[in-house]
Amino acid sequence: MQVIQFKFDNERPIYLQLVEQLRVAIVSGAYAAGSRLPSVRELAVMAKVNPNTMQKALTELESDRLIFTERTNGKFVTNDQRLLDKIKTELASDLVQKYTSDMAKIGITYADSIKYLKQLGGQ
Amino acid sequence: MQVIQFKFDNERPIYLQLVEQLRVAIVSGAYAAGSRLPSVRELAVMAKVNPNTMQKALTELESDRLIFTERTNGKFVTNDQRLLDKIKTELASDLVQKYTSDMAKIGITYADSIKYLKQLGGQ
Amino acid sequence: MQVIQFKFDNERPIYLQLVEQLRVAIVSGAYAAGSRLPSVRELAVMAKVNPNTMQKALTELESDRLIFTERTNGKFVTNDQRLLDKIKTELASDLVQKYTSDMAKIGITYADSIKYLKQLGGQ
Amino acid sequence: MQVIQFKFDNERPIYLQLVEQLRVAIVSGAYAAGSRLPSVRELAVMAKVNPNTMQKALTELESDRLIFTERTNGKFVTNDQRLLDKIKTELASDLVQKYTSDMAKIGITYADSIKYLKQLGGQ
DNA sequence: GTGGTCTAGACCACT
DNA sequence: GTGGTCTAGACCACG
Repeated sequence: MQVIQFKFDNERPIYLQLVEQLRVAIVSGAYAAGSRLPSVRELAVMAKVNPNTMQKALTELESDRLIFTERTNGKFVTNDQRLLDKIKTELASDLVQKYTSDMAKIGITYADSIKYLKQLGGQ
Repeated sequence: MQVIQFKFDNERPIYLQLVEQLRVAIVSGAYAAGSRLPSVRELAVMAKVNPNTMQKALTELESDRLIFTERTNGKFVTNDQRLLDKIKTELASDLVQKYTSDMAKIGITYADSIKYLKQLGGQ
Repeated sequence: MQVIQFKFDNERPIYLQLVEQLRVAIVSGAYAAGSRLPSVRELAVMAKVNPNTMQKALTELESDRLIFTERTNGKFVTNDQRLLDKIKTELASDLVQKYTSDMAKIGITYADSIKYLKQLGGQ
Repeated sequence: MQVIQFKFDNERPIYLQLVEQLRVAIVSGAYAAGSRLPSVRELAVMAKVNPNTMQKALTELESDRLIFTERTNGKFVTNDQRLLDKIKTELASDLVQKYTSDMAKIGITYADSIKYLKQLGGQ
């Protein structure tokens, strides 16, 4: 069973942070396409949250079709690779936005933010 | 007087978060090189923190030479453009680290993180 | 032997629900006019109810003349086609009432409920 | 405050039945477009369910955009008349399906189900 | 064992 | 007062 380290801040609802972190785990392949997730109760223990809170997060992911449920059997990561790629691109887009936005805040243009990435990232 | 929006989370000491946000304000030019900062009390009001907390943050910035104090006259942003550039580069480096690290978490390589930046940032 | 799927809710007496579902089976021709019904015990097994409960339902149908008993031989569906048609019309009337009533609940007039039936039913 | 009579069976989750009945109330205009709904707590009292259960139902309706929330002010029916019409047509379609399906069960064709509606509905 | 539902009760931020 | 979140604990169906 793939164990994940969950971390939370007190700013936003825990269940939303669970959604985000689970989404990353799925998109990154830590929970592979088609594989069975740990049970709701196990995930709740890992994250040190109430099972209901974890359930709420998983319901969100299911409404996005990222996971699906087999009754009495467990929850599984989708097999829809196109969906996984789509979500991955969305997450990447969010990170790019955050990066360019934060760079802009310290007065670095988009063009320069590319230069910095090429220079500093090579360390 | 240049007004800044301060925001905090409850995870880390407030004064450290003040240091970070003031550093960004200085490096970005919101508080220009050589200009006079608002008074400690004014800054404390802006940030809705105790003046002592703001004082501690400013002391921290002063020990980095980012600001200096003129007795009875106030605190000023450094005129040392090389220092400002150095700090700016450090901050940029942190953001690059964060960006590549987050991209890696969702399974995107350094090389691809450059491609994404070029593609998505151009939107 | 014609097998029927019985389904119950816990709101109303089981025997009444049996009556309804058997009446439908007869009127629809699933149990044809003049044909022999499965034995009470067989019907009870199908419906997963106590034979006494099934017996009570059949007595009800018999008082409506929809079925009749041949001593030692079993129970048979009536041959009275006019009666079958009458019951069928009654059931149809109930369904019409339910349909128009439900449509009214969502704010659709009788006239419009006809239009909807013509439009949507043609799908 | 518009009071609604809620009724439940034990077959399906209460929150889903709440969703259905609230949807009908909205589409029918019992809760008019743009109007404020009773508070979650009031609705919970009306339906004799736990506030959390009502909250869950309302969350479903909100994800369908049928209602929206104004923080600290309450929940409101959407103003999107096109959406309301769309949902209304969906509900009508379901009722048509149910009607024709039930009529078919008692051996009445689609064409005859129209005749019955015209004859019997005129009562 | 699995997921799903429901209740009771608490606490929060916001106005 | 409003909606929203979270926990604890219980019970259910399913296999």
